Amino acid sequence: MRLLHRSPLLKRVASSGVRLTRQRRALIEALQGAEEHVDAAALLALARKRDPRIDRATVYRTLDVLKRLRLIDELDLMHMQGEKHYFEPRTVHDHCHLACLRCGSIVEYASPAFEALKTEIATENSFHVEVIRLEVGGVCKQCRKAENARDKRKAIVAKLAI
Amino acid sequence: MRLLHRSPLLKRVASSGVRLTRQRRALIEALQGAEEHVDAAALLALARKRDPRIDRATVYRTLDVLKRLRLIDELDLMHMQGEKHYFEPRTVHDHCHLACLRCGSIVEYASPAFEALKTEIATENSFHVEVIRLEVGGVCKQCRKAENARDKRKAIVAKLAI
DNA sequence: ATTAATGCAAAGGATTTGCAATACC
DNA sequence: GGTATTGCAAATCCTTTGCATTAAT
Repeated sequence: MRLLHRSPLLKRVASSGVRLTRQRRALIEALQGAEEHVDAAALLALARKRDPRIDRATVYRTLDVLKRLRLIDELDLMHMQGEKHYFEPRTVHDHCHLACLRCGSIVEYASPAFEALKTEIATENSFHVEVIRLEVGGVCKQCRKAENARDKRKAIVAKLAI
Repeated sequence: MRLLHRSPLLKRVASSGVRLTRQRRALIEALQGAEEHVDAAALLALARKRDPRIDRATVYRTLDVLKRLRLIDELDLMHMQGEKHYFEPRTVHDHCHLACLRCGSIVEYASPAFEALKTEIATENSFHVEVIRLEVGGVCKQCRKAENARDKRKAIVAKLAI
């Protein structure tokens, strides 16, 4: 996540017309400083480390503002834990999220093919794309390795048991 | 939606090991007969037309079973109305959903490029894809036309006002 | 006959809202 | 100073759960 280019939000919010309040500052900085994708509750906790006087409602309202300004993206990450939504600052290039249904890890993946598909979708359907979200659920490299190893052990045991 | 190939669910459920109850039958038939994407509440309403004695809890439990059997896909449709989830029987080819943020219409779009991207994602990341969801929010053809027409009218009025 | 599946009613979790108080520009 | 924004608390929406009962295989 940290590897993808993300532009600083504060100035863009400031120049957007909405007021840059103490709370919004803390929330935006918390969002940009986050090591992983955060949901509303997690973001609130992070922001409160910077400024304790923030209410839950403000989090949702701020996320809504940022969404409308197209400065953040909203994700579901295949609803791996409950029905939360996750957020991240927008990146220069759209990317997809690979959510491992075994271990819960998230891998971000950007490719020219994705950008090309986006263009194709727009032209083929005369559709003006504002937001695009590609989420994938499956089994990550590490978990596949682990499962393969386990299967192999089982096969050997089975063979010995004959 | 009706144009994409979808396979009949009933037999596949029957042969899966789970019990094919009166309620599940009604829910599955309702889901397959639906003219558009349905959320849990809408599905319940449709199913009750076939058999009134179905409870909300059964809807959620059945959707969960169908999901786990990989017979249906879950969508968010960019959360256009609340936080509902929408469902549809799985199709042979994965497809994306273009949700118009103006009029709420949904267009389904399948393309070889999408299938190719799916393969690329899997190989490039050594990731085993189980579910994939590509959702797009924006402005549909009709709404773009309408907006263009409106803009043009405005431009003419502005010119006259000089 | 077993045991999965259901209905009911209540709980749960995430998000939203009304309104008076506050603080940004 | 005027108005957007906030905190608080209650409400709303969607979904899940415990448990006694029913029905599929």
